[in-house]
Amino acid sequence: MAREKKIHVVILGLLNHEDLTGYDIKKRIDGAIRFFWNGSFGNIYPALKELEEDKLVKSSKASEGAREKIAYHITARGKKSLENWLKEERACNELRYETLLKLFFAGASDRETALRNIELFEEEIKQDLQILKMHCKALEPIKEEEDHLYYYLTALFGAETYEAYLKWCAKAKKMLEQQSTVI
Amino acid sequence: MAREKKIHVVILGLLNHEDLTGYDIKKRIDGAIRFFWNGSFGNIYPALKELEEDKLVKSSKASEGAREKIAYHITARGKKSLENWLKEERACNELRYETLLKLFFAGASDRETALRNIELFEEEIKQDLQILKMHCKALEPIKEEEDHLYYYLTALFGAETYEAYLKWCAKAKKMLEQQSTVI
DNA sequence: ATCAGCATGTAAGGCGTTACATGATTCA
DNA sequence: TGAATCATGTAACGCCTTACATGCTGAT
Repeated sequence: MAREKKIHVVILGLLNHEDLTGYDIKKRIDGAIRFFWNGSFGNIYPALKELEEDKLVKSSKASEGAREKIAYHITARGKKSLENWLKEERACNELRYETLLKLFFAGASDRETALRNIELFEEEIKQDLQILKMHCKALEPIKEEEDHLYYYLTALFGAETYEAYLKWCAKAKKMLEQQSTVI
Repeated sequence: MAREKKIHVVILGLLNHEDLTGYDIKKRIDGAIRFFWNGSFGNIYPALKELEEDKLVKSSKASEGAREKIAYHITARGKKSLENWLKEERACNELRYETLLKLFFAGASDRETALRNIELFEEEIKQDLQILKMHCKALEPIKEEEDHLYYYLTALFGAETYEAYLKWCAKAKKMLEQQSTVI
């Protein structure tokens, strides 16, 4: 496990379920995973090469006609590496919300600006919450497939925290509006 | 506004309130701000130099005896730059939770591992929640100072979302335990 | 025909972290 | 006197994003 880029485990996790091309991997990440992890072509393709060098995945030409297409398959070594990561008892959980930074320093401008920034945040969250709720609904019949439960729980995490965000937005707006009429 | 490192606005925001040394800035960030933004000496000190080159801050030797100490003061240009950033109608809000990644791919290992990872997350959140609640309490009398309200709202954001996390943890653990006895 | 989407990749740069290097001061 | 904390900084590296470069395919 010389290399420990986080994108490596994302790829291994996806390949553990099914064979995929780099392009497919990007699409999967842009689907449900994007709410808690990102990936770009610029790091997926190099990562796939590194994983193959380390024999954690194996490529096979799956070209259709003249269009080149490379599907990747996880190896036994790759599965072991994935499991080792899962069993590591530490996780790096990071949140970087520029909106909160702007709120923290809002004293450098006026109340309207602070309010506006909260409203912008609220709109974004509302939209994403709809998507997350759809994910939840789609995954709710969880009895059949093992993995479904896990997918459902991550979507539920998103939906519930986003709902908490919205409640906070309402409260924050109220407080800012009250204060601005009082002063 | 040629350079747009995010640490720049953090520094400007802090200096807008009071003059500080690089070391002080680090301490401030490690206090309340760390819940939504990070900073390290390795990027604070170079950033201060860049900000001074751009005339957004001004340094002054504030050494006590032989110990060197450089305090920074925000300039009018710096204040304007900070305000421009606050008024920009876009914000980059990013969440990267390795715990969720592990849960999403938990199918590659066993239920106990999935449960364990949730428990570890829960413990961490519980500890931080206590700190956030203390911040909230300390900031609650918000009438006097303008900035207090903003500090309070960011702490409240943290406290409320962390409480939502804990509720989700309880629910997720229950579901995982139920399923493992059924199967 | 042309445009969106499929498909793979490279190059440059941004932004950050960690570890290292140095030395003063304060307190037990 | 030794450890913790104050205080500033550099170097190396990690990891990711953005932009670029290329070409095929399917639908309108």
